[in-house]
Amino acid sequence: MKQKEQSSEPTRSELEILQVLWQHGPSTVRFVNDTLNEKKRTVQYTSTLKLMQIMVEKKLLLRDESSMKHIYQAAMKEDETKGLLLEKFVDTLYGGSARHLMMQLLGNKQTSKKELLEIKKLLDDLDKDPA
Amino acid sequence: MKQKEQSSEPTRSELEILQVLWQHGPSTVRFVNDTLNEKKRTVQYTSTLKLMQIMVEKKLLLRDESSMKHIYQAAMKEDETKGLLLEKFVDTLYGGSARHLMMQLLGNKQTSKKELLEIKKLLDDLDKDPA
DNA sequence: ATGTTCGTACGAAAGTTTTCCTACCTTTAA
DNA sequence: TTAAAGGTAGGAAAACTTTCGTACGAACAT
Repeated sequence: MKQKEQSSEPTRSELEILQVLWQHGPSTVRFVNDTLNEKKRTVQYTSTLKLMQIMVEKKLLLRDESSMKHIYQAAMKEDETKGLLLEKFVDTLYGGSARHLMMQLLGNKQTSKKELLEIKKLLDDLDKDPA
Repeated sequence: MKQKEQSSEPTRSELEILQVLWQHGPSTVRFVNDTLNEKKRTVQYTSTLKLMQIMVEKKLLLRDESSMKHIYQAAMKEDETKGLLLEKFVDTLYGGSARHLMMQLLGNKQTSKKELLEIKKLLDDLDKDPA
């Protein structure tokens, strides 16, 4: 069954494109494709084009067709999208518990002690200023 | 191009199976399938079987074939696998910064204040006891 | 002993995601 | 004015994931 009219979750490749657009703002396919080839992996121009066209259909991107070179931009804000993805991630892997995710992070060698201290400071600040 | 001989990342469905095995220990296909149908969604027995067979090929599961009813278990520990997935997630979405992920969590309405306090406590404990 | 139940193996199909080929149009430089 | 460069559109194929039908053997109850 096909999904319709819904702004669904971006796939892995779609996320790569979104990251470029979030970082650089509204861009042409050419620019996005060049950036991907620089920073990520080789991919044909028409592949990126096709994907971005699909993303417009999915309402993940907005397209300005007023000039010949169409200008694309992300339909949702970066934080909004990432927040949704994070929420789903926490639900799937940690039963929705941010604390459990945190504990995993603590046990992760990749998470430096310095970073953990910064996080703690962040939480302290939050305490003083109950938003 | 096919991947070979690598213990690759579990897919979404594979992860569901892993969760059952982590939670209940070594199990038969029948048990895993029943559990999925109870807790998740309807799926045919042979679908689960096929998936678990594939997971053995991918080295995601170990299989004891000594009895007629094969017994399957996760090849990697829960924390290990989830840690890898989390690391990749942080890399992909937050440029590898756990702090950025944390900030996202703070802005997330779904993360309760109570839970944030627990996290803070966790970090305090870590401070006192530098592992 | 025999039919029913329960197990594995395997191929194929369906769904999704990703890639790229081809066609064709517009702009630009010679 | 024509060839080259660069753009869009769209179909098809490839890769990956998921689902299930069919075949067939073993265990079990009658």
